[in-house]
Amino acid sequence: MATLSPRQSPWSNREARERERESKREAVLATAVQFFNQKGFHATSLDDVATALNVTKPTIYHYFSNKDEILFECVGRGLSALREAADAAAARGGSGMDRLRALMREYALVMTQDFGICVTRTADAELAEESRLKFRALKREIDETIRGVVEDGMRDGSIAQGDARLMTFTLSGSLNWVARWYDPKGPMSASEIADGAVSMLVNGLAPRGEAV
Amino acid sequence: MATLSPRQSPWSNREARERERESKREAVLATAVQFFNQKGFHATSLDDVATALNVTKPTIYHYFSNKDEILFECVGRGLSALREAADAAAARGGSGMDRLRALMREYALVMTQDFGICVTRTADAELAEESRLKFRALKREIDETIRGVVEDGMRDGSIAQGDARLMTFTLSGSLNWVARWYDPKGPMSASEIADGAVSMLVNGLAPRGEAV
DNA sequence: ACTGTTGTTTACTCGCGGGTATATTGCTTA
DNA sequence: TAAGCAATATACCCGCGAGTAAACAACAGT
Repeated sequence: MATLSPRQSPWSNREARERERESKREAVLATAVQFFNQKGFHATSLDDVATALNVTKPTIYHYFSNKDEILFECVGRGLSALREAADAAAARGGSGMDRLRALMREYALVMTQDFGICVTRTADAELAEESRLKFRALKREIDETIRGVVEDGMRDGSIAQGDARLMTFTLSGSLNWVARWYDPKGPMSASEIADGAVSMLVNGLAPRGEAV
Repeated sequence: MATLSPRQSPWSNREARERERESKREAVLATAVQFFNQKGFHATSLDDVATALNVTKPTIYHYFSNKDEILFECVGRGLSALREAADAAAARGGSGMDRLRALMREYALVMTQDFGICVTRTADAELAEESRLKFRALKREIDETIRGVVEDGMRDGSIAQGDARLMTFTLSGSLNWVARWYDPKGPMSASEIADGAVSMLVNGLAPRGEAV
């Protein structure tokens, strides 16, 4: 029989503190990823990030053990978003092409967001050995999911025959590249870009109706 | 009347020295670009480059005034190659689509070479202010050439109607991405990759013969 | 042979930035 | 009210790497 907590609260103070800690951690990541995307990882100092958050560097080290961990959590969040997009699309119904379309659209949308952009901007040489291996493995998994959908589409006839590996690289190149040129203040919304890129990749540059 | 040079040579020693100097400069760039592509610009020290060339750092400073200049000359060489590919294709005969096909193929091939790879791998934040502006301007010029060909093709009916800007970004994304995954020891030759990527971009993922 | 120039070295400076040791404040819990 | 922990700060350390000063070697031209 525990003594009653002084404050009437559905959560203990301990849980509240943990949530607080978690939200501060997120704030560090959110700030850091913007610096990384804008100035690059190496050109960003933790003093930059700390200053932007109105704290000092040791505070950041209270939440993260080193700079590499911060970068890895940033790309990790981006990869999770991509992974969810890929898995959700792969698992839904419809032809291979239907699923690939959905996948590409969601993928492109992630590429307009900070953590998604970070995935593409981060060269794996920037990560420490251990993180680098994980990073590569996660990217490969996503690629394999995409390739699987492409292969399904080739089997059911909804996608043109060809080298699935090359096709996957080619389409993911277009989508990843969105992270390099998308500008929230530009003329196209993220959604327009996603739809436009998907339709170009699906239909090709050649006008439909002509054999090529 | 100049006294005769001691050695019978079609070139003066002076010219020979200048050629020598030029070839050493190239050797520095060739070595540096490989480090940059493999480890990233910031992670590469000039000591790395010097050691690989069996010289010491000050020797490099005898040929270049700083690290930024080296990077800029590397991307400059890549951009020149891309520019030549784009200009040659834009100037030749044939429909917009014919020219775009040729352009994309050459562009992809450059992306399998060290200096081309460096263009894609280099985030412009890594360059110093002045070089960065030139870098951006050069990239934009190439983009505009490509977009011009795309627009020609839309006008003459050989390329499907659409947003030329978005199309250009989408196709150049695929081609730039080659620099990220191409492996000389991989299963496909540069030429096969170029042809394959072009044909996928031209024909689209959807099988031809079906309206979409 | 003498002088200047080119190429290269050894040995250095110096600042930046990742990371830490330690103190301080304040809240929590007994 | 004492003990302990969480959160933050101040004040450091230290290594790495860009860039330099100065000497030296080799050679060219006179």
